Amino acid sequence: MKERLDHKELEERIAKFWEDEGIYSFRNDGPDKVYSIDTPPPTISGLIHLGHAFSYSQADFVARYKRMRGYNVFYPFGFDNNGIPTELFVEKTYGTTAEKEGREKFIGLVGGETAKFAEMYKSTWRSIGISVDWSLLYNTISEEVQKITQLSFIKLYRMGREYRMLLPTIWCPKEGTALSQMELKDKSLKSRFVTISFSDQIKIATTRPELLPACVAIFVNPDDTKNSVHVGKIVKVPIFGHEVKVIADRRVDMSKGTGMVMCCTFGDLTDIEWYKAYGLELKIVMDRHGKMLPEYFGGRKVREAREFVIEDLRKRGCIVDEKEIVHSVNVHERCGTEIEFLVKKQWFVKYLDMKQKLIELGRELEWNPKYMQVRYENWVNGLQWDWAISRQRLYGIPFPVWYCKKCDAPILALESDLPVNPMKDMPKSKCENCGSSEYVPEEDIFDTWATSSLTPLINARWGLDGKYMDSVYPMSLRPQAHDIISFWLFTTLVKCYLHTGKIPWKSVLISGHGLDSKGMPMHKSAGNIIEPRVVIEKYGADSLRHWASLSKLGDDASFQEKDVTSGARLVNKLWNTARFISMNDGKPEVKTRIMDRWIASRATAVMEKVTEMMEEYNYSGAKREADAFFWFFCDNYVEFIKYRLYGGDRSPIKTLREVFLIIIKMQAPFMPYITEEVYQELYMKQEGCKSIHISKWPGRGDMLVDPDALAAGDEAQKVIAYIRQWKHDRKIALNAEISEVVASKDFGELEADIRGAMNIRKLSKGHATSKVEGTDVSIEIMQ
RNA sequence: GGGCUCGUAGUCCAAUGGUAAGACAUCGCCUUCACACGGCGGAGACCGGAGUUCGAUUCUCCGCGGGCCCACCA
Repeated sequence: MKERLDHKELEERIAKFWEDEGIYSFRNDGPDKVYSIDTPPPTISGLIHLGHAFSYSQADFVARYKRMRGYNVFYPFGFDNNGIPTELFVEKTYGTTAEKEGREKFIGLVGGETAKFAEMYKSTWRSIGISVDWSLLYNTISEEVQKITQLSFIKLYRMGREYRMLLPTIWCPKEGTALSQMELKDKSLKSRFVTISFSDQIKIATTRPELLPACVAIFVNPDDTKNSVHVGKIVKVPIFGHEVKVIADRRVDMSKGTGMVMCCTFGDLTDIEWYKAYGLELKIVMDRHGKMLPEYFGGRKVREAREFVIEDLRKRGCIVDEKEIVHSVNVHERCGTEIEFLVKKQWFVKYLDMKQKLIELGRELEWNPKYMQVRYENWVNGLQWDWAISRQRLYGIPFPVWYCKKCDAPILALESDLPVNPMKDMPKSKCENCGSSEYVPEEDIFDTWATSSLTPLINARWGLDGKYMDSVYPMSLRPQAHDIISFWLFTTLVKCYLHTGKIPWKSVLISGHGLDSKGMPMHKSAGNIIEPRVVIEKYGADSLRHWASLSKLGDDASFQEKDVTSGARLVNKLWNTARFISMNDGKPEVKTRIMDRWIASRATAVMEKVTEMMEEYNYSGAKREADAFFWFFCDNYVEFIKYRLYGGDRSPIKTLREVFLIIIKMQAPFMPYITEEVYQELYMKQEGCKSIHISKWPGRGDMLVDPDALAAGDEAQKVIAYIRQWKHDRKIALNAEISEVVASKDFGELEADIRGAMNIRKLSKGHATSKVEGTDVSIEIMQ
């Protein structure tokens, strides 16, 4: 074995071996002993950072452990290239927009970009040593996934779980496109705050006087003694003359303006809240490009209409106050345009009536860590609206639906035709409602969560050939981070339950985030991204995984280079121990001594503890135990038996090899490369297994438990530690010879071990006064 | 504002109803034939307050500070 380990060479060679040998291949031969994992598909947005390495490693610890426990592990991988981050990323890369390119062409661009990045992502995940079966790869914009998403829509509709309702959406009037909240930013803008007199007593301050024609109500705070007297009154809107009611609501800030506010459909998000809460009238005054409709202010643009209406109001004597203010408004981050709201019919999944059931389903899941369940329940309890699944965007999966031109009834695509694009394809049937064959296509696309919420079914190939449905669904595990319990976890539970009547997984594993060294999330904009590749090149993948293994499940962890360094040291130590064993190889003798049975018994105890922790998904506890035992083994047992080996006694070899095998098996889920290398060097032939990762996890009965040896060995170890300290206090080299030690007891067989370990010429029983702490033994040392 | 969570040596963190393990850094000793990417040893810590208890770092409450999610921000 080489003196120095070259982790780059090692990782390339071993990763290739795993792939060539299909070590992580899933065998689709029935549900027996299957462990299936609903891997999170990373978003394709051009970024891979240590946060990914952190959470994916944690799921991989579980996958590798289960594989060694004899499970047929179903561990797929997916790419999420269906969402807005991908869209924005591709738009930026090509300097274009989905609007400009059109849906078909843009999906083509995404496809090319995904293929490019998929290779990069794949190579990163491979080098981290994530043991997925790459033949189970999916991506969320693929034809197959489009088909599944559309099928889900059609089935839910037929179940009566979906409906359409008018809802405002955030809109960029400049680009004429719907926006997500992700695309908004705050901007401080100067604005004119004008106070308009509706009547003698009703004065309202607003920055949006042009929305006067869309005014549908006036709000005051019920605690506002001055203004609340007007509650219930009917007021005429200036210029337009329509009548609106004064309503009390706590969302009104009494200190702003006059304490009275007009609600228009729609000027801001509060207007939407009120509109929904009080079932107000809908008055649309603006088109999709931010122009007033022709009947209002002659179809002027918003800003011009504002000037126009202020002038008009002034002439009528309705302006009672006017001042410049600076306030924060939402703008489109790409072009800086102030957003508007556009009202459109949207699709909803109805689930508010299922709250109680959803709580119960959540309780059927095994939550790790347990407290994460509370977050889920709080979310479900706080739900106020059904789930809006349509988005007015171009890029994404289209709805498989057209509408009857005459009666607006939906015309669904045939399941056998999926996936369809209603903008290109034509419906096969006439309107079920009125028999008309004229139709208009749905232009909206699905919200990304409408697709992500199907990953267990996508993995099982539901709606396709369904070939994994029996063997992998419900899945054993959903690993994911805590920030999307309310999105991914919740929506998956909803949809999969509706489709299958079962919860989609047995357990969930909620990980934290890998943060930078200061505890900040890694973001491109923060400039604190560290790529896994960089760390792997410097320290190796095992070392990076070591860092990920140290933090408790669910906890965020800041990236500490020292933890990676200590991982590298551990790898080095494992390698050198293996070298030591290979140097002292040869035919082992069957006979053992107390010291051997001592370390073997200790190893068994540690093994049992580690196994128990792994079963509870407490990988960090398991890793700490395994690490601690390995260092203990090196510093004590290996040091204690050297005198025997050097003296030509081969009796420790058997134990040395057996215990070290346990050690590398406990480390295998965490440090797959070094353990594989050592296994192949030392144990492959003996065990008749080509990879440690499919070898058997040691169990009760494989190893010795000898309580007498355990007690005697512990005592000897403490005596040796005492003598070490004694030598140390006198600044004597640890291997320096001691002429005599007198002890209060006869160590029997262990006498030779103590003498050997500490280089003592004579060890005898006699009167001694220095007590060795933690034992009943007293000793006297004579230099 | 609400929910959850965290707050331990210079730094990062572990466990625990009876004052606390480890890693990095630091200091001292040891160049012993697997490993100086090593060994041995030293110094160094439980956010503040109240309560429960014989006893709290550990349990409860309050406060302060950090994180995540939600709500709010005419």
